[in-house]
Amino acid sequence: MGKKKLRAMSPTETEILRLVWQLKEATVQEIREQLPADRTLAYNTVQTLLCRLEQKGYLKHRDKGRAHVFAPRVEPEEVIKTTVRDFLGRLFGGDPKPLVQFLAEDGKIDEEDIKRLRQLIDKRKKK
Amino acid sequence: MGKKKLRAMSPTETEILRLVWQLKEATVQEIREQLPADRTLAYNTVQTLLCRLEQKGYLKHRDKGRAHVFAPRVEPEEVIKTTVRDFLGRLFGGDPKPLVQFLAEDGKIDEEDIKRLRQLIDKRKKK
DNA sequence: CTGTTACAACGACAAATGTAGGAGTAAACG
DNA sequence: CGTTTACTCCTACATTTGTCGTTGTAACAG
Repeated sequence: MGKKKLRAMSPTETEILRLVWQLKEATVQEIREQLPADRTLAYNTVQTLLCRLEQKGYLKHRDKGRAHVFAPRVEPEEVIKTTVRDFLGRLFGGDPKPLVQFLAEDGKIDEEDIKRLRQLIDKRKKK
Repeated sequence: MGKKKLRAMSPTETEILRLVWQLKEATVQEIREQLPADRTLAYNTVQTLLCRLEQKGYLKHRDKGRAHVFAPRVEPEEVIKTTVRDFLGRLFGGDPKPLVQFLAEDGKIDEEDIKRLRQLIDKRKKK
């Protein structure tokens, strides 16, 4: 399987890639529209970002009429794994506990989440 | 209280700041020694990073003999909060659930953690 | 057909980032 | 003392990043 070595993404590129995942596939315009209200980027800026993402291997595109339709070339899971690990390494020396704890303290995790977590873990143990 | 607007840190700077927190205070050398084995940076490189962190307001330093001793000027919690939020925003559009789920699936969270989480949450609710 | 739109292609550019060399200097060694 | 050490300070520099402007062109409105 593809153990392809992808060049690292910049923060803004990450932001854009996420939107492409969300839309499955998208043109420059569509990405622009999908940007959060407090985040404006010129058409050209988005275009540049998408191109760079393609050069780095995260996206591919096909033509549809005069427009380019960009689509992911990598699974979110794949990218998320390395990105999160990287993040964990930098900010917490690789130990996830402080992160989880922070999420809980910050009210980002609720009972629901915990229930689902327990299930996940149980399932993992069974296997 | 200090709602000081700190300039953003680069990834490598984050890495270094974490080490300073860990050591409470440290000289360039001490930071270098604290670097993971697979991560070598020249003395000067570490120095530059520490200086930039100081310029950005994350560190201060005092002199001890001929050496500079750097120390944090910000609480980890403070920085972690904004950094995690930022990260969450970029990679998950701000929704922490996928992150938690990933951590669980990736085996980063175990029963212990869940127990502690539940306690945390219960406590939060009581308040 | 002609002016107006939408896009892509290409180029540009300042700032941030990662990484380090070299000069200068005070302290420690012999 | 003269030399080696151990640091700091200043400088540098190739890349990457964030952000666009300009130009050319195909499609569409009239």
